[in-house]
Amino acid sequence: MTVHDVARLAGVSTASVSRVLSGRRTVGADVDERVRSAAAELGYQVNAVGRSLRRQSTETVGLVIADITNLFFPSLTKALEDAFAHQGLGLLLADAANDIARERDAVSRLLARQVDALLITPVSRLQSRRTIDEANQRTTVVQLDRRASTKAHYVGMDNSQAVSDVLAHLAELGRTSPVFIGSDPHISTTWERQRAFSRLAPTGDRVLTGDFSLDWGRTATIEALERWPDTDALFCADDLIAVGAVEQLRAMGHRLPGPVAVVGFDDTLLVRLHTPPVSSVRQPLAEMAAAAVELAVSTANLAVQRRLFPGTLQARPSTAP
Amino acid sequence: MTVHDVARLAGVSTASVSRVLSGRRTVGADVDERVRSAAAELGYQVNAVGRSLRRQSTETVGLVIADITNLFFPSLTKALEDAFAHQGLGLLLADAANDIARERDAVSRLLARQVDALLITPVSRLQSRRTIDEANQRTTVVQLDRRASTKAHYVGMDNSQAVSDVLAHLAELGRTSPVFIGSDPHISTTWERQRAFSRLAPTGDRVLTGDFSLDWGRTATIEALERWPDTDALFCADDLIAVGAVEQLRAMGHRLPGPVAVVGFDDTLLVRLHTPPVSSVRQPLAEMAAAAVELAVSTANLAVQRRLFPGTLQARPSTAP
DNA sequence: CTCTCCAGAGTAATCGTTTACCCAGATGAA
DNA sequence: TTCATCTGGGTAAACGATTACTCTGGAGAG
Repeated sequence: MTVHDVARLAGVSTASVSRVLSGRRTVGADVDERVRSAAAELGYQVNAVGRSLRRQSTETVGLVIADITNLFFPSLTKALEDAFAHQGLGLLLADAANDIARERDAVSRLLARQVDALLITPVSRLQSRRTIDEANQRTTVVQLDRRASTKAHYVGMDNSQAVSDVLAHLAELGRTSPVFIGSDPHISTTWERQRAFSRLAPTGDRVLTGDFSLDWGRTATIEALERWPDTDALFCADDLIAVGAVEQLRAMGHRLPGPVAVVGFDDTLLVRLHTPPVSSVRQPLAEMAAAAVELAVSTANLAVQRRLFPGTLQARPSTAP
Repeated sequence: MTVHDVARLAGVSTASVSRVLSGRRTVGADVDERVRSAAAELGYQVNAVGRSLRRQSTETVGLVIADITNLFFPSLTKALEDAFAHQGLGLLLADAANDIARERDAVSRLLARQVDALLITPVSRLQSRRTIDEANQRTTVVQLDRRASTKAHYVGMDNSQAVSDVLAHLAELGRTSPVFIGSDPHISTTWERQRAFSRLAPTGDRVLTGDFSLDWGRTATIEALERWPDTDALFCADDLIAVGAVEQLRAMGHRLPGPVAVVGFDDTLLVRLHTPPVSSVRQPLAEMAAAAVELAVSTANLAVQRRLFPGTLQARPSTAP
């Protein structure tokens, strides 16, 4: 079932069929009608592979997710899928499983498929740079949420502002001795939040870093309270750690809301459904996805863009007075 | 950068280049070497679009997820991505957002892209059938987790066995008056679980159905305890409802573990991290993904397969004595 | 009335790869 | 020696759609 079949049935040339069906040039009303009804009769649907080859564009973007089991990324993926599908663009998904080598591999496979743009949440702030820069010479690359290269576009949250907002919120509640519990500092977001914390918090040197796990949230909580007994807030780099912190506090007999507040990042289902609900900074995913679309479809010779969106703290009982 | 460039540099024909690089026919050691080094020198990578057109195969499968915000599906997606990437197959993702029309649309877009197979978790047990049957005439379709058509392959969990196991577990603990809290009965899994419950449970007629939400879990819990005061277990069709039920029980002053047990399905992060942790039936995702791969790459003239895998109850405090 | 311009339509080249087909030379059997 | 067979390699035709280029006839300008 090809343009030739439609052309034959409609009694016109394949050129006319293509013109009608892609709407890229006007044709006479008569031909238009004949082609449309022939196509409908045959149930013809354009073959995207043939079109891609000729047009040199696949209308598909690649998405390399650092770790799809991290609850935040499915939300991001959904926002992206929404936004891109809206533009008729398909999303080719790959998971890097937190591994530099797999990330490199995924990027290479997606490039071979001639994706029109590549979206990526880099696994490592430092080690992903090379992969990204190389890909960026072949197509438009947009870094999302996390960043590793200054040579490719970036769309993310203004972590500095978000950290500042959270600290202000804590201060309003009289909490002025927070401890930062980071996860893996190779992750650019964690790193940025930590740097902002160090710069802006009254207790900027109280920083612990570990990994992305509930257990680390627990361990770090114990350590924080031991080392700094006057701690009145645990400022966590992400929700999983925040939940671990809350659990640990409760295990240690603390009440929530109570003397020690807890706040996380990403506003995943985890903290919203937790008992007690945990405060968290929400990223404006829909706006970020829209920006990603815009950059992805932009022509290659656009100057490197850095689009930062404000995060909003969702205050919940875990930080209540 | 095409086969022609490589051919020119290596001083051979494009046919030889193709043969060396795709390894589909043996060539002389001399030509092999020359082609490989030319390709390496130019950093040549095969163009998958050209290859797909000629080979009439994209090495890509489409995945239509009913609702990507449902926490279970990212886990499933990850398992699939893993399994397919392992075979060199790409995953083109689409979200139906619980909407029949969007599902139909997504399927059609994926077919236009000539995916080699289509994986789908049907939105509705009844209304998705047509979409699936139509797609099934154009390519291999594999229904995953949920099912809507008997004419296409299906890979999922044996809900009947799982329900039976859970009831046995409850009975061992002396709980013989469970109530089933279902979500939307248009979802095939919910429906199957409910039917199995009705058939197997001593209180098989105690069934409530609502929708996929935390609030429904809460409301249903209230209703269940009012209508059947001797209820000693809430058998929930999925984790979100189970968490809602637990929350409601606690709000009503029940302890957990305590007189009323709660169990869910899918073993998502939600129940594992909940306080108290909630029992849930785990689906063997990796095995299911492997089966999906097998069916997806199978030739079209294979008889319709129905592969059921056993679920395993992860017993946690919510069902403890 | 002639010339220019334009719209509408068709022909055929093109995108990059694979592979059917062909040819030359070598090998082995009879 | 002769003939079938096999191996290694090239030429060119696909795959399906788009589009540069060409052609024709008619409208409008001078």
